[in-house]
Amino acid sequence: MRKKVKEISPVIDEVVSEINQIPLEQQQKEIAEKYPELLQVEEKKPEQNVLPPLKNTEGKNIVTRFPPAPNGYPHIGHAKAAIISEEYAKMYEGKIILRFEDTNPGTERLEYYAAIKVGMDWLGIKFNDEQHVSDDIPLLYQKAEQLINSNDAYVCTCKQDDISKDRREMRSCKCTTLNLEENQKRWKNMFNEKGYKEGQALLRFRGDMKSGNTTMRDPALFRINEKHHARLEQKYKVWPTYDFSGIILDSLNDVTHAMRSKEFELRKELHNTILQKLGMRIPEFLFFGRLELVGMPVSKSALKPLIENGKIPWYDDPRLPTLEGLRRRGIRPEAVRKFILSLGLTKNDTNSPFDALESFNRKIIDHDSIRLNLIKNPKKLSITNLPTNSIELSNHPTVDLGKRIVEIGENILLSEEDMNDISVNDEIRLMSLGNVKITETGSKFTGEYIDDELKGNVKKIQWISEDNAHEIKIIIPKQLFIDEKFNEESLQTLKVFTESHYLKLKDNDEIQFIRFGYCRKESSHQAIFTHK
RNA sequence: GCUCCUGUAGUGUAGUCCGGCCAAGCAUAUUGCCCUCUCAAGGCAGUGACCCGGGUUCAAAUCCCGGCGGGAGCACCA
Repeated sequence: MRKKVKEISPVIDEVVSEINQIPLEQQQKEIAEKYPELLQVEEKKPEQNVLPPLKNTEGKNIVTRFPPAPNGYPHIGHAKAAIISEEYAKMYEGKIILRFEDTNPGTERLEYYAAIKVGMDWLGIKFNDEQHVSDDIPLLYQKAEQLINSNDAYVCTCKQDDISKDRREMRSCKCTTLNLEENQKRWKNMFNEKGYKEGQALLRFRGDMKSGNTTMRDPALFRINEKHHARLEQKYKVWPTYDFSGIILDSLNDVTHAMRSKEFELRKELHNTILQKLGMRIPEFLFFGRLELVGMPVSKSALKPLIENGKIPWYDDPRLPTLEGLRRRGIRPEAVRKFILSLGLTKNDTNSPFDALESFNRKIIDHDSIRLNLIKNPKKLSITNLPTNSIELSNHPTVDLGKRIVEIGENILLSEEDMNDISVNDEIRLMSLGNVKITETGSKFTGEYIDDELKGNVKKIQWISEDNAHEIKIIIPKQLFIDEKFNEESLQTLKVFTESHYLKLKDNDEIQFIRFGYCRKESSHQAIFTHK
């Protein structure tokens, strides 16, 4: 069709001009009679934000899981994995398990287990079960022995560098040729207090050293780690790796659909093979891309140095995409959920600007954020002829959030930026109060009350009575990194005046300072700027 | 280097498996208008995209081949 455009277009022109000669009314009538379906206004497609259906769900009780390693504070990336898993569990009326993957003593801390639970709680995720891999170690030993006995695993005592080199060069080491008895002996020796030390032996899966998939090249299943474990202290010496424990527990706990980020995708083949060798059930795997926010890294390698050299006080800093950071900033968990669902289950790595989250959040907080006036760099204005000394202000323009009464004293405070270009005889509107004609400018302004009539061309500005002013500090988080570089100006503070009504609000309340932006009250003297 | 994944408007995505209803949907950003005693929320409208090159086909965002870009794995981390 497209190739023949040149031939067709004269014909089209002819038909169109023919139709155009028919009066519009008649055209409409004719269409209504002959093709009424054309006049139906197409319904706007609703916003989706629904995850695609899962495969292979027939006749199954769907079980998903969220498997964090308790080795750091939870962030937006954890939220993605957890929320997607929970949404699927809900979609199929199934279950979701929280499983702490704590099999690397020395990296885990009780504090992290707690922080993850607090974060999940904040997100509103309810788990049907909570497990620790560290509670299932004996079971994992059993499975390991099964693999040893079937000659699908062997104990390797090569040096780490040699193993690495062999894997790269697709070469088996001499430990692979050991017989069953020798392997069993070595395995026992891994547990023996006087046996192998850390780094001297590991149980490897017999995969395929020639495989193009590097994870198949005889990966480690168990290694010796004598460090103190956060929960179990010195209870075990031999610990499983993720490649082994994760998949065994998924299978054993009836996980039907296991979701993980894309970096684990190569391991699917390995995990399937291990389960096959053990004759165990294989779950479905789903993979999704990493989630990052522009200029807000989540990796420990990016964050740790900043904390160590004091550029950021702690992981709850409102510039960070940690769950605690987001919470302090005033981001609502519902906004995080909507945001994450809006990203879908793509395998693309997403690097979303904070604006996207912000927009979801604004819609949520707007209707319960009371409006207060805020003044930066105050300028005094005294007004003559004011007809009243107190006024009732509405807490929200469209939602009933109550009203407050404000006393008006001798002086009114106005923001310098609003008064910069004001000269004598100019008229300004003090919002809700009335129109004032300026009679004197300079370091102090004076003015005369005119009337209360709303006039389109008069500048409307917010104000605070000096007697009613309360000074607070606002912390303004900005983008942490700009073009891979730490933004030295990423945290700004502003001393401002707001109404004393601020003191009556609860901590954590969200406020919209008029013509300034949304802030979360942190204390009677400090608020954090959420977003505009 | 090898292997795998991925590439749709400024940004984030839907659609890709099973080619036509996609001259491409939604959100966000942006512009304009309406509403409004906020530069909020809400309503309406506009701008704006299938990485490139071949091929298959009546028909390709969708299938095939080849480039190029981005990410990941090659840990005794998860």
